[in-house]
Amino acid sequence: MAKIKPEKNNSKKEAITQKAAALFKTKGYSAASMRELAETIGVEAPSLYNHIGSKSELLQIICFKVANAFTSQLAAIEKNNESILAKAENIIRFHIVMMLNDFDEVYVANHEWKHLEEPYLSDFLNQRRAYEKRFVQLIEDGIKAGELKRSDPYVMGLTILSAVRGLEFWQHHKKNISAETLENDMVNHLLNGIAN
Amino acid sequence: MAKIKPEKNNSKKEAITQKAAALFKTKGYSAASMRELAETIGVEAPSLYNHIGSKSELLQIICFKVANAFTSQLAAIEKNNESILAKAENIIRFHIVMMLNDFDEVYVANHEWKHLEEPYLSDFLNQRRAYEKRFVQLIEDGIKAGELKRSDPYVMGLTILSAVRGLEFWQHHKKNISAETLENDMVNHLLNGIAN
DNA sequence: CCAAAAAACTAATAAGTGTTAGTTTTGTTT
DNA sequence: AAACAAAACTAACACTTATTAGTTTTTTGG
Repeated sequence: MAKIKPEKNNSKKEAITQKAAALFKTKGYSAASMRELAETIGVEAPSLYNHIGSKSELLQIICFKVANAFTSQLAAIEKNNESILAKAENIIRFHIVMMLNDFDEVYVANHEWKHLEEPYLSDFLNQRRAYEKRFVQLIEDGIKAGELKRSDPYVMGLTILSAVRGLEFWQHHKKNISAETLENDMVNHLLNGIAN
Repeated sequence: MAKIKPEKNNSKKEAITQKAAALFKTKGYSAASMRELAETIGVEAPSLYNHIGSKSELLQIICFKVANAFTSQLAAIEKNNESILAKAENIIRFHIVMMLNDFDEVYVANHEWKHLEEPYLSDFLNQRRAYEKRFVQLIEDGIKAGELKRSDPYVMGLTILSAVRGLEFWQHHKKNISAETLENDMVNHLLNGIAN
């Protein structure tokens, strides 16, 4: 019978997780059924349980894969010996790249995390809050160093994070605008504004 | 027995819709059950159907109430005889005000629209696309008029819309930062940047 | 205060949910 | 080719879902 193809992945679990991310993205976690997920893979629903523990485990894997990617990248950037402005730019660019390359997973982590079960839900939110805090701290340092304008650092930080998060709307318009233009123009907008 | 209170609203249907918005926001549309909604109102689930047509009708009402509010406000601003920079600022401020005043409904319209049934789904998306287009057009005009920097107008427009959309993250931090500070700092950031 | 309308209730239905048990098929190793 | 492990299958269970039908209670208006 039909067999789950590992494609470019090494394990079948990863293949399932990837399909799950795509399905959770389009239908939402709650509205996505295991039978539907199985069908996209070419298998009956119970067969999935030879490879995964539960539906919610799939969500956990997706959410924490994304969260860990952002957290570890932030740590790497923090260690660099660059100006704070350069660090902020690097972070923004990383968000953009992640959104373009791992869209399904990032989208699910951003939209469906609320369906995580405890204690994963709390862990996820703590990790995200910590990320925001470190990013805001970076901006605060930038203000003290005179690299950034004097304004509420929280507003600045969250505005930037919100803006890059909104890149999910771009999936449709991808063709019209190159990733490079998008990246450069957005970074420039968020750092230098648009008013003449 | 318990009675559905119209509270400040005139009709009971509006009271139900408002509670539904709050529930859909916290649990998500699919995961929110009619029994749960009924409980928050103090009534049995089937009783709701004396006032509403279906669960999905509630979602329609919420989504289009929000969409129409934004669309009509945009039309009003377009008619004004102001500079384009002032118009853009007004639009940003309106988004911020809507987010602070009608948080539940705006949140649901932004997050749960995908569960709309046809033809409402298509209608909603068309309306939103039209809104974006008109906003981007405004920015394009601003560039031609020399009021705004020369950059991709689509990137500028969507960056702004994404940033204000992200105000939903602020619900938690409301206490620490006044709405006025938030509004002014965000407008300033999006128009003038943050780099020194 | 009684009749009509509005809105609550209980009971039930048909469909769909994630998941388990038990069995058969497939793939691999000796 | 025989044996063993991996992974598919079918059947089923225990719940939950939105919604309808039919009935009783509550509210309204003359």
